[in-house]
Amino acid sequence: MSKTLTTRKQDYSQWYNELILRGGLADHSAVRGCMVIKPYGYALWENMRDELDRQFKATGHQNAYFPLFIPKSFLSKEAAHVDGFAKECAVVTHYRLKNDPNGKGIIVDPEAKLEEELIVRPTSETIIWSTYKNWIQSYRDLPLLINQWANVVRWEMRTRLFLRTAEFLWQEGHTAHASKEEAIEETERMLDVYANFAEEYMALPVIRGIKSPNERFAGAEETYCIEALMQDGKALQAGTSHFLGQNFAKAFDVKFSTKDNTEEYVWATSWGVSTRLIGALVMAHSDDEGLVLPPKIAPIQVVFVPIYKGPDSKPAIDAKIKELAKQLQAKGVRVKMDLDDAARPGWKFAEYEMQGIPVRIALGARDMENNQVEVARRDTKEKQVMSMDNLDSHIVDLLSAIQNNLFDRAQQFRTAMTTEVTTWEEFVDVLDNKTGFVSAHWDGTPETEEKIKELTKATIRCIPLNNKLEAGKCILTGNPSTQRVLFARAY
RNA sequence: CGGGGAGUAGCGCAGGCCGGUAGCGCAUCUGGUUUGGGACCAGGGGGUCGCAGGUUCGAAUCCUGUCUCCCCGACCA
Repeated sequence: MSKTLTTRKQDYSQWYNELILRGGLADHSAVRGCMVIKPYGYALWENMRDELDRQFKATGHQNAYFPLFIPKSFLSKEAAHVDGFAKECAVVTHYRLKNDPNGKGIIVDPEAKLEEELIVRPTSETIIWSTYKNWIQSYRDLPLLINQWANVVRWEMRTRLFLRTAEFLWQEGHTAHASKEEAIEETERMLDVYANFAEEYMALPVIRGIKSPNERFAGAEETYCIEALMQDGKALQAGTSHFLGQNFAKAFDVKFSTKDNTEEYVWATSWGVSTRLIGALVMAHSDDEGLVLPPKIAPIQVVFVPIYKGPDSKPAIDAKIKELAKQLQAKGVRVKMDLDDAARPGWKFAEYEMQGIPVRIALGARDMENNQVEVARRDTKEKQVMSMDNLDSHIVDLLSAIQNNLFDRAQQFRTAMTTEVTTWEEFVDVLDNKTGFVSAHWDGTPETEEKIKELTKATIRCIPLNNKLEAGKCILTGNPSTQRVLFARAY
């Protein structure tokens, strides 16, 4: 194996793939399009999951669990929904295997055919709303605020680790409300939770916006999203929150009695983020030496690397490292000590850089004499010598500085990579050469968006929330427009 | 699903056209010397050549099928 990664400049896709594998986040599996999330990658996901879960509960949601399988008939109850997902569903048709009568292993027992085929959930709106029908009778049962952590399956043609896999982990919130206003408020609230999580914990600046009709979730009235920009100038949808109107309530006949005893359909939302966030994280911050993880969600925040000199130096150095590590752990810092004397320091340095551990602390005989350590930060690769006195609080401050720096760096990049254009020539030129977000006027029709996509492969990523209204002419048709929207090529 | 490339030791690859004892580097194991940016010396272990068929006295090599990965398109979070 080569010592270095393919660089971003050489081949961005390959860089990404190598990084996931060599950073120890995931492996390919024996099943096409599916991945094995390795312990280090899963620890990262757990940190993200735990914080999101905390925020969901803080906003009044409860966790529940609904089945993996959905009766085929449920999926077709909402017309737009089935249209959106039909092409990528895994279907269970039988429930038993048997020995091949010809003696060649095992076969599906043709006599064990299901009466009604089951769909492996690509998302759970239908199974959940068929259940909500039984849970909701009165306005007193509302709002109903449920989330589930689950796996889903979408049979994608082309897959990439974390960014698009056939099976992925996610959470899906499904809420029911008495009024349209309340449902929209919920949709926006959860978008805010996502945006704050992305920015504060993942150090990933995001644009909050709404999707154009073309990009809307199948079955939604309105799809809100957070959009992030990757280092190669492509956009990535990092989370979505949908106002579902009364579409699913009508499809599954979920009505409630109001205070004045009238009967009305329930208003719905759904919202989700997935393990795709890990892909976003990797592509937003990492460099040609490996992963760069934001301290707040990094599985390991600080790694100690001893530098032994002579056979007798180990006990004293190890003892000092354990002492310093204990102080850090007391402040809530996640610490690893690599006291293996078989591997050399240089090898460890490179390895922990590959894994994106935010801070590395090296400690050798020289440091012991001077009561100091060498502290290296992953984000800037700067090294500084620090006193062992009060090291814990200095490291806590440093972790916070790294977190902020990652966010600022990503935000500056995004600002620099967001371009306003007025002519079609500029539009195409920016997409081809500069890349990034392109802010341009659009006449608001799905036909124009479709045409632009055909011509340039760029899509409308979103119409930013609180967008400035400004009269202009559509980039393609020249028709009048009231506001700019964000275009980009996207993952 | 279409077009292109690939699958040989844990990893990276050579061999294949022209069938005849399966190789190299890294990693690993043992012993020793080492340790401030991917250590060195010596010795050792590890493979049904992706899988399944076929041709042949004999297949990593030729033929057919199949699975997986990568790149490019169509689809998508």
